[in-house]
Amino acid sequence: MPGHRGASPRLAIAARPFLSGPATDGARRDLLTAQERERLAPIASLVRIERGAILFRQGAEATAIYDIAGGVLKSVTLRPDGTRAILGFFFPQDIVGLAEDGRYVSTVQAVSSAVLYRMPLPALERLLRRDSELDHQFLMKACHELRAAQLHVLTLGIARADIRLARFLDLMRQIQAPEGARLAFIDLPMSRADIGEYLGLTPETVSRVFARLQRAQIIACPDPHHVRIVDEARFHAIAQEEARPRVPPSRLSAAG
Amino acid sequence: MPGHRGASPRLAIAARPFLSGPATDGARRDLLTAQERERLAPIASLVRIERGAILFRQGAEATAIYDIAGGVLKSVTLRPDGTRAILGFFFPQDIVGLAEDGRYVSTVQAVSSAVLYRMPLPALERLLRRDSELDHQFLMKACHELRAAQLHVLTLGIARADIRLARFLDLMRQIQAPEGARLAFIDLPMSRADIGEYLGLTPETVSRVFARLQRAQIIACPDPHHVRIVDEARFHAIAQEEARPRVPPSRLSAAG
DNA sequence: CGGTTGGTTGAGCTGTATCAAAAGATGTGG
DNA sequence: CCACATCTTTTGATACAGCTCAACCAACCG
Repeated sequence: MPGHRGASPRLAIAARPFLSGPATDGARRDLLTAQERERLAPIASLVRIERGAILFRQGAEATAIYDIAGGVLKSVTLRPDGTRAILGFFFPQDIVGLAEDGRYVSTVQAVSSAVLYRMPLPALERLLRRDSELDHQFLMKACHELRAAQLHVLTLGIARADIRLARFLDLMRQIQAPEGARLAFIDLPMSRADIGEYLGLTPETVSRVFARLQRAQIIACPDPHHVRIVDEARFHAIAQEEARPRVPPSRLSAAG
Repeated sequence: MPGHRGASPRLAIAARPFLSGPATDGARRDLLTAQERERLAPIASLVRIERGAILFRQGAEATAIYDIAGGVLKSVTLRPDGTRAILGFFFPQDIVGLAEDGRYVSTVQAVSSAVLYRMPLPALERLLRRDSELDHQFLMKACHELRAAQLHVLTLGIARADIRLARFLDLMRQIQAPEGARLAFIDLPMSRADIGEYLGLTPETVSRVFARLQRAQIIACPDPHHVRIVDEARFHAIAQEEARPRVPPSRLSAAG
């Protein structure tokens, strides 16, 4: 998912948690270096949107791409039946505005009030045509989202709610941690309903799992938007679920 | 994912997915034209693998990309807990071998015996450097997979097994249909277990849902690998779940 | 302040996983 | 071509996890 920054030498789109600010650490992990941002500055204008506001809608003509300066956004898509699913969350230094056939592929909405740099498409295209390095960075972004969506699939493929939630928390932690550090504190700017829509669970279940993990002394939640990992070992065990033996190991053989 | 290293397919160097998405319309999948295949022919060699054989493993150094001439393959990935998930199925004219940091991102295994064109990476890269049109096609492939993964997420975000399965069948149908045509017959070369691993269900549940849909006269399964859509309207209603009409587990009276 | 939104908690229901086993396919060597 | 061994699919019984419906609480806001 877009927010995920597992850190990659070449790909890593945005390694900027909303905690610290410097763009210097792990320069190669950033989608855009400070220098690259400078090159974009001339065509960018600052926009601010309020919590809950929609930046653009799925299917609308793509007119601009946005670089998040501050705040958190979410990518929402409507299912045929009208229910919604959240495809991912975006944090500062992420770029949103993925389009296909000139139309945005999903709706992007502000989870918290946010500030973004707006880069109109025509100008951006002109710029990228002359700056292949920048161009390459934007391509990397798309590839990163592919990988993120695949990881999302892996999480949703597991039925158990506690595993899904633990993985989600782990993901949020990685996004917020600079350089793969293991922070114990996690910010959750989004609502329980948002988490549920991301994980394919109801808000009630999300809430219950939070309560369960808290009772088990695995995490602590001073308030709904802050989590502390208390028992790292057990937390990790759930997220990775080494638990019960399911599939007999040797199965990846066969002819050939 | 922990320790996940993002990266980039070294192919596709020149395009800008953010700006001009795939020029594909509607259901058209990104394929190579006959002409493009001709240009690839000089560096391609034919390979055949047996059912169940592994083409390459996740994490292994990427040495080639494959264009499927015949047969069906699946993309499998291991979860931290050892269980497997299927990310997708590949059919003739699909291209497999997506790499990241020079390593394959998932294991690809033959669902049925298959024949492929093997294109060694070094040669392919040389070729793409000179042929920007081909290069573009390969980029489209990556974008296509991103979109497919997002659709997969949408399906997995719904709990109900019958909806998941109906959507899967619909997907298979679209893949097998030449031009967005609505075929009533669907081939399912993969096993119930494969379907389950793709949908996040157990094989038993997959089987039960097949049985249920069959009893309800919505589909017909002459054998486990062939499905016919009998009641298109109700089938579609389930796949899109416009309403809440669930198919009762058993006892379906009223034919039609 | 009451109204609203988001979060938590409870009771009951339903559907899926699980365990178990039989029936059907598939492939092999005799 | 058959018989056997293996794998796949199906079916059954049961337990349990998550959904639904609903009430309640806390924080926020006009």
